[in-house]
Amino acid sequence: MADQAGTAGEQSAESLVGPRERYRRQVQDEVRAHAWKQLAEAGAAGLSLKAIAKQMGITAPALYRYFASRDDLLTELILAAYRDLAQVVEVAAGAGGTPRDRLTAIATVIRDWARRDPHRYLLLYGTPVPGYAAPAEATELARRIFAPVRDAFSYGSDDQSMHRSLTFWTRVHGVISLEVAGHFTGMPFDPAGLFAAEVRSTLGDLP
Amino acid sequence: MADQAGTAGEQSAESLVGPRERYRRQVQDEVRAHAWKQLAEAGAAGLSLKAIAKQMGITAPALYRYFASRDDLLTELILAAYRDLAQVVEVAAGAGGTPRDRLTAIATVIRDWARRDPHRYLLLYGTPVPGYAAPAEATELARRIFAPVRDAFSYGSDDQSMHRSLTFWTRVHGVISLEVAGHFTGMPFDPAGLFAAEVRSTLGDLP
DNA sequence: CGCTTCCGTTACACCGTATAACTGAAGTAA
DNA sequence: TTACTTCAGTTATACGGTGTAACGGAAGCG
Repeated sequence: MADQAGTAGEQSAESLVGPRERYRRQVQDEVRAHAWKQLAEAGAAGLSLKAIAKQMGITAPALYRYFASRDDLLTELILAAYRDLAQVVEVAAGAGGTPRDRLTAIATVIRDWARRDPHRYLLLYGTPVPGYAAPAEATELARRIFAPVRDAFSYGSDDQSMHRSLTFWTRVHGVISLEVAGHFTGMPFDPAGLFAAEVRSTLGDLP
Repeated sequence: MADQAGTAGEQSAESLVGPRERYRRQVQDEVRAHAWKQLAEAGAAGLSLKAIAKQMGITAPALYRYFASRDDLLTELILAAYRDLAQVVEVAAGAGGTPRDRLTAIATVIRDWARRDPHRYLLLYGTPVPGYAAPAEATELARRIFAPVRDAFSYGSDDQSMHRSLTFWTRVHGVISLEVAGHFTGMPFDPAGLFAAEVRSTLGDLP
């Protein structure tokens, strides 16, 4: 029993935690690091507990002391990705300026974030994994990422803000997803220019 | 030797082909049918030769008489999907009318095609499969699907036709991909309306 | 110092791709 | 009809993946 935290109530801080729990977190972090590497290189399908174990010099069943299942680990990574993107978007939106400035900043950081690790973006907004069901927290985080966009479009008394926000979102995603999925490779044009033009045209008459 | 076709030169027609080849094609078609079913239900990751063999009442190694590998079968399905979409788009574009009419028709049939079998759409334009490399014919077919869009935008002497075509494409894909990937589920709005509005606004001043 | 916790091991079951070698039935030609 | 050839489908096997069960031992803890 008492799988989580030994004597003290579970503290997120590193202090006040025994050596056992400390070691445990260290191993978990190492697993996550290897997992991200695999994810970046081969996508969600390439995530293999056995391969991670091999890289860590232990056997595969040992990993089940740290993660209930492969799906469990994948869920953690997905949530971490959502949280990271949410933070990035919120920072961009929080920089202030006109709605136009904020939305341009949001679009820019999302594209940069996606290009930095294409598989991570596709993990969130690409083809859903076969039998995987997103936890409630995922949709909540997706909403949180979307919120700054809605806010920026909610200037004045505009009943169209939801519609304009969704349009902004689908257009941004349209360019980014095709770009990171490699569907533009070999075509003689600049995705960055297309993206910038698309953002500009979508913002239109925005102040 | 002479793996393909027995005595006569390989004819695509069913006649003039021996009973062996006839049976062979029949089995291949049955495999493809089961494969499509699996693909529609669980996506590319759910495609299993072993499962198909089981459903057909034979053992898995027997299938290797008909397809060199799982990837080989998957490639066939992808190319078939491209061909099907190309045909659908060409029919829509060939119905004539103004460029506006044609592009509206193209957008509509693509969305319908995607919604009819979401995994098939994502197979072409979603997250690329791990180690899979698209054959040359795939990119050629992708170009063929895109061509009618370019044609419709190439009225008058418009140097922006390529840019407008790409914008059309990314916007159509933006809405469709999020829709078929289920990222709109639970949100209180109508994807069809968003799509129609997006197409309308993208066509803008088109004649 | 002794007890308990828990990490990592091996062994195993199951699913998946893929190859090798064998069997036998069907087609083919003398 | 008979003899030969082709080829579908089988079993056995290797390999990689997830996941469970049972065991050993080292570390933490009172």
